[in-house]
Amino acid sequence: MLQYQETPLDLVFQALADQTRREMVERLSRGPASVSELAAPFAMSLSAVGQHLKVLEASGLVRSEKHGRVRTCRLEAEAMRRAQQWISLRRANWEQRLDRLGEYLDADDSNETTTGSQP
Amino acid sequence: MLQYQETPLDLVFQALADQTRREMVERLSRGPASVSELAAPFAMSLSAVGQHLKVLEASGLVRSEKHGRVRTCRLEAEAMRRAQQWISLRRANWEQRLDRLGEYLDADDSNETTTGSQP
DNA sequence: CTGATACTGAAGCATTCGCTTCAGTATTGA
DNA sequence: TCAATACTGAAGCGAATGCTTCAGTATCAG
Repeated sequence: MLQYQETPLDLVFQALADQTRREMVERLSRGPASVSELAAPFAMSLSAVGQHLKVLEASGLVRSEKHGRVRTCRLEAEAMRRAQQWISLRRANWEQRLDRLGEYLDADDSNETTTGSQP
Repeated sequence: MLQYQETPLDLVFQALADQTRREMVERLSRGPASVSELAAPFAMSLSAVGQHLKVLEASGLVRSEKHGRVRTCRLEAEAMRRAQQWISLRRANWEQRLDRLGEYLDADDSNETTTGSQP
C-alpha cells in the first residue's frame, strides 16, 4: 500500500473554503451518500451540487464510484489528515517559539521583540 | 480571558486556500515580521501583499500592530486551532465509523454497504 | 526641512467561482 | 417498451479574487 494520490494542499483548503462543501463533508463524515442525498439539504440545483462534488473530488477529500445510475460518495480520510497536519505543524512551530520566548523572558526581561529575527 | 474573536471558519479556510498566503503563514510561524519582510520572497507588489495580509487578518489567523511606520504581524494560534479542530472532528467521526463497520463485518459478513443509512 | 522608507487606498482589469437553465445520457421499475 | 430517475455537460452570467499601477500619507534619518 502506497497510493499515488497527493493532491496539492491548495485544492484541499480551496475545497474547504466553501460553506456548502463543508456541509457536504460534514454529511459524508456520518456515512457515504449518493449525489441526490448529498444535494437534499440545499436550496440549489443538482447541477450545482455536482459541481461542488467535482471540486471535493479534485481535492482528494472525497472519492466516489458509480453503480448503475447512482454515484456513491465517501470521505477520504488521508486528504483530511494532510490538511490537518499542515495547520498543526505551523501552529506547533509558532507555539513552541512562544514557549522558548517565555522562558527567555523569565530569565532576563530587558529586551525588545520587534522583528523576531536576529541579524 | 475569553476573547470576542470567533471569525467564521469560511474566512479561515478561504485564507489558507491561497499559496501566497500559506507561505506568509509559514513565514510568520517562524516569528513576527513587518509587511516588507513578509513581502520580500514574492514577485508581486507590496500592495498585493498588503491585500493578502488583510485577508489573513480578517480570518483571524494573523494579528498586527503598527509602531511608527512599521506594521508588525504575528500568527494567531487560536484561529489555527479552530481550523485544525474542524477537520480533526470530521475525520475522527468518519474513521470511527469505519472502525465500527470493520468490527461489524468481522462478526457477520453477509451484508451490503451501499448507502450507509438504515431506512 | 528634505528626501527616503514603509506602508495604504482607490481604480481598473483579467480570471475564477458559484450558481442558473436547458439539454442530454444511462439505468431502472412497471 | 416507456416513462421516471439519477445524474452529467455546456453555456452563460453576475460577483468575488488576485493582481496591477498610481497616488497618497505618515514617519524617520540626516
